[in-house]
Amino acid sequence: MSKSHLLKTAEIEKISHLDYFNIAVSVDCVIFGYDDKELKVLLIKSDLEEFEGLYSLLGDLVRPDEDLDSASYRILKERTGLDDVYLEQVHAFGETGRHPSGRVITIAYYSLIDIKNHKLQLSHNELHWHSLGEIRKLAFDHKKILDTSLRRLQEKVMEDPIIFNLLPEKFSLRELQELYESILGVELDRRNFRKKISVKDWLQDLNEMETNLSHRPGKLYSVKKQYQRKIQQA
Amino acid sequence: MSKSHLLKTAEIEKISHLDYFNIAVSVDCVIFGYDDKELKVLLIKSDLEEFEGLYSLLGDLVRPDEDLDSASYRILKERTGLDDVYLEQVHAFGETGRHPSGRVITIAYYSLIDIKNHKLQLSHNELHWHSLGEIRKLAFDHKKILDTSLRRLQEKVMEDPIIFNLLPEKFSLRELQELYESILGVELDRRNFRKKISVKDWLQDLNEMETNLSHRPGKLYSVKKQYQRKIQQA
DNA sequence: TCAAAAGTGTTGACTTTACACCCATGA
DNA sequence: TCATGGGTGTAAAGTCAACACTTTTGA
Repeated sequence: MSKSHLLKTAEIEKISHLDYFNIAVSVDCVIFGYDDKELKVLLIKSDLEEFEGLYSLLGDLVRPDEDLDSASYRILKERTGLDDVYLEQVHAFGETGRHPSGRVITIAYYSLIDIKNHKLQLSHNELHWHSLGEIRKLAFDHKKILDTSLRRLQEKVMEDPIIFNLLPEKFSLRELQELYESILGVELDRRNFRKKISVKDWLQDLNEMETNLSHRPGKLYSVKKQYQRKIQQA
Repeated sequence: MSKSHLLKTAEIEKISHLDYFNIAVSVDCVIFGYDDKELKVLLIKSDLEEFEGLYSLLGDLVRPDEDLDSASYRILKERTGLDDVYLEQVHAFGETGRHPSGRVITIAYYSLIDIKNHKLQLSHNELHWHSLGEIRKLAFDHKKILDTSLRRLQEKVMEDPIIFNLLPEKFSLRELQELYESILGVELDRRNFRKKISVKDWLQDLNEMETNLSHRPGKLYSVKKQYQRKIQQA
């Protein structure tokens, strides 16, 4: 292969079990959730000794007969039981040294799910929600993957109505604003925020109010039907 | 693997020559150039019979011991002789059916090069510059890759000083504006364009003028030194 | 009646757009 | 002197940021 060329049928057959296939492909999911006024990410304890005590993202090898997108859906389904989730590809991470056991290229996805309304089976396997602010170090290059994914989420969140995947069906403007603040890491002015959101016309006024509060209740909204589809194509 | 888990050393060994490595990884480069007031892309005639007569992007399999970024540099170097180029990863394309000969996941990069000032060795291998407007169909899913890459370039080009990689060292504001127009596919107002560019403070006034024109010559500029680094990290 | 958060408009600063005339050059 | 594009400013519209008071509720 000193003179490179495109992959041809004949070549595929020649090299089928040679070096070029000694690269494994995995998918890693940055699963974001929002609870207790904090943005969280779902992590599992790493089972590699090299990363003893560290957490890692949820990932798995891609099967030879499944699309990348399908692989990320499968991981989400297996890990959280959820199959109606927002998922978006972020980046491919493929440095030679990134996996201690061999050459593994990973395609990172991020996902947005509503922690509260879907009761996850997190008990078995050491799967837990971690506040973003508290994460210092992760196994593999997963901290870098997490940082890249968060940046992508920040870029996207004012453009497209994807944030609602992190909230229950009904929410108040205050809850929505607090969520934006957690994601963007800034404080927003209430009046300006409401104006900005109202211009986007994403929200359906439910004519309902919050209940069980020790102060004046706010109106409840949901995202309009046409923006509810969670599954989006790459 | 009915219950998924992370890759462990033991597992890597177990499955080493099994199905999980029957996925090949390639890199495809969308090499943009600018000439004759048109945005172009470097394509090669596909050598697969399935794609008889179609062109495809430049790509190659990733070697087990090279980073993804290095693979894309290698392809560019081998194909164009250039080793000081701007390259950015765009997206991973991995649908099961995308390659007729087997499972190949590809990581797409786009690259910006100055057609005029680097004389490429394009004679051998059927490598040619194609105007973007004229490309209807490409081999594999390369049309989709091209479209995605162009969209990314469009998003990036007003934010960061990367456009200068497409121009010779010295250029006039008119040339720069025409290039922006080709990339964005819109017409720009001359006065407003100049204001916008001047605010960004990317340009060095060379105190030189265009020559050999049949009309009033414009001033020549170059990009400021601090924005000249072409190689950027992911 | 108090505490807590809901709800709501205006002003000034800044940014963006639209638009037209004179100038320098070579043919 | 003509054709071609170079170079420049202003006004109006729109967007963004800062900011304070009244209302509703439960305790």
